[in-house]
Amino acid sequence: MPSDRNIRLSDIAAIAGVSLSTASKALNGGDRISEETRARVREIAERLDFQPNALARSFALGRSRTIGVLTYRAASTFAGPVLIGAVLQLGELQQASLVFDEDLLVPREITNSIRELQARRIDGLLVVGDGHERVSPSVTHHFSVPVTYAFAASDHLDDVVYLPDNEGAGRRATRHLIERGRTRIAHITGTAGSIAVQLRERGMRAELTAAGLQQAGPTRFGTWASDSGADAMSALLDSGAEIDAVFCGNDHIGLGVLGVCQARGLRVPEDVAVVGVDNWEGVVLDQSTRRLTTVDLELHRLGRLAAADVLAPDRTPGEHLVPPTLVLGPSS
Amino acid sequence: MPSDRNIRLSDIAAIAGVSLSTASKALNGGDRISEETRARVREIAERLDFQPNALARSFALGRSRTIGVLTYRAASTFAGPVLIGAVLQLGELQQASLVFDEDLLVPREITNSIRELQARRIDGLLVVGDGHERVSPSVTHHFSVPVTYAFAASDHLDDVVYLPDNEGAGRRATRHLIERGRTRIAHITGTAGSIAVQLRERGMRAELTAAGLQQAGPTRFGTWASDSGADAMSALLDSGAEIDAVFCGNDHIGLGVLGVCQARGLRVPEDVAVVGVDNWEGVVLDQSTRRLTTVDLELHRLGRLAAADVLAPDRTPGEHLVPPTLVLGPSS
DNA sequence: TGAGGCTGCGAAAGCGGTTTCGCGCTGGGG
DNA sequence: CCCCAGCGCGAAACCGCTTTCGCAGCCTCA
Repeated sequence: MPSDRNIRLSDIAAIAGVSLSTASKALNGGDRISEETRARVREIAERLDFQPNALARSFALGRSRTIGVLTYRAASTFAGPVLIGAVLQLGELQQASLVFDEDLLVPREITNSIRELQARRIDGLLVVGDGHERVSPSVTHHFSVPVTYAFAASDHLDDVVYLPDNEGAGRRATRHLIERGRTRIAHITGTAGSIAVQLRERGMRAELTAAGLQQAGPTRFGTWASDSGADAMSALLDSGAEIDAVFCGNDHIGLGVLGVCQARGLRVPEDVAVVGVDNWEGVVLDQSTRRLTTVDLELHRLGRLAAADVLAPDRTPGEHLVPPTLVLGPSS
Repeated sequence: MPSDRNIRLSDIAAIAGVSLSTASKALNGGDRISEETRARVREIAERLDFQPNALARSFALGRSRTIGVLTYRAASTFAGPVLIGAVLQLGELQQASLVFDEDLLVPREITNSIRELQARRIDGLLVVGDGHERVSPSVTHHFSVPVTYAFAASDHLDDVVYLPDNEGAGRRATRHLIERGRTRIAHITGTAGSIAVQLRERGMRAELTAAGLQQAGPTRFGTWASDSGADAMSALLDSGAEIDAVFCGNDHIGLGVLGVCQARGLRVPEDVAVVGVDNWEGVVLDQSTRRLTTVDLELHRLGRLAAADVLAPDRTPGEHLVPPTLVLGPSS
């Protein structure tokens, strides 16, 4: 049962025998008030479980304690975790989220969503992309509040952007394999056009070069499915390439590669070590059944960081890369 | 660039040469106003792109246009989609979401989250569970606004609850196999204690009974991982059971079963048809690489329905089961 | 012709806080 | 002893919209 009627600040003031303004200052830590009075008011507020009406407060202060969230295909596999991380972080910061899912890639006028966000006097805006396409045109200039982009760059260089560190993922995986003593590392990945693929490849090459190694055979592109990974692995082995490790574009490919190894009697990780990307097993399985070492892009964390950034006092323009983490499994 | 200063209703009123109250009535469709005046005011508001200050409006009306969302492990695999569906639906209904992730399973006092939700004068509350545990104790009585439970029952029978129809999922899968002419259908699933498992099993049995069939062999329990499914399938075949179809507790198990079929030279779906649950491939893959027929529990939709329910004028207490959908794949 | 009802509009009181600013009181220094 | 600075407090304005209710004017009908 919620309390009969909500307690107002005026009730507290009356009981404490002070004015409204004094009571307000007492609770909000204003100056020009004695410690005794402050303590007395606070004690009474505490005792009555006083909760100031957030609506009145927002109205008076002109701050809504609401962050607008503009998403693009938020229900998709990768954008989903970013959005979840964001709304959870916003909740922890006592901010409501006003989420609108839109097509962020078309040139647009001021949409109804943007108008609604403005009318609601949001305190900041978080734009969550789909991880692939650049948000264009940037929506920043429609707002006078901080705007942060998560999981997608915008077409405006001064925007604050949070992205997974795909190059770092390539480096991390490769470094791990090198540390495990591997010297003939192959690369099987997804669609060649993907920017993520290109960045991971660059990271892999950088790390190989730093170690004075050559990639084992050319990078094999395909789809992101395990069948594609299996096919590529079979072709790779059939070509007679000598390999002792494979860096895979994602975990599905990795599992496909694992299947081929098993079928051909190659021991994992003794003969061939395998590393994937996405930590897909971590999402769905308990750790005891993990089969793959993988690089986790930390999408939840990405969402949280970007959300916190919107409210941060010191924001720095440009791209912020979220470091991936290596998740060890039995495949390396 | 956001407009210099926001237009107020008083500006509109001044330009239209009417009072504030008249302008308000004109825009909000109040009665006691002539059509000419209404049209004139509206025309001016339109022309100036007037957006009433939502903060002031909320304050005056005492409605926040914010729905509280209490989640439990929102970042988990299954609760995530429910939460995403919910916040997207709320956005479409122009409602902000105030999300707090908490442990909903412990007996609790009024937590800070609940206090904050009350202070914010939320218009309704959505409780998102983890799909397994019953929310206990029910939080309904802490609020004077509508409370809806999604993806978890509460311990209070009058609460409004939205759940996936696990029994329906078992029935749907089984009916599909029967329609495909299968008569010796086995069941391989996850942990025996799970309520979802029990319900799906019940659905399967109901459909078998209705068709005058017997289940092929006893239900085999295990974990939710593909290895477990593969082991169970091997054991099943080794036991000499004659089967022409398998209903699998989830898609991982299904994929494990598929692997065994392939290894043993069983043709799918000619010799053995396989159906899973969760539509895991749909989440992560494009349809061209789908391998499994599956039953989708429609968790996004569950979240959307529950969210819409919070704001619905006519709410009916009790459990609402969200019908699953069959997603056809090459395995049946 | 006068009473009464109906229509269209506006003045004003709210919603519940925050914040400015003025005033009385006290104490210390000249 | 008087003056003034500074401290503590409260009156009142303000945030922008909604809603009640009274009033003026007009129409209708007896």
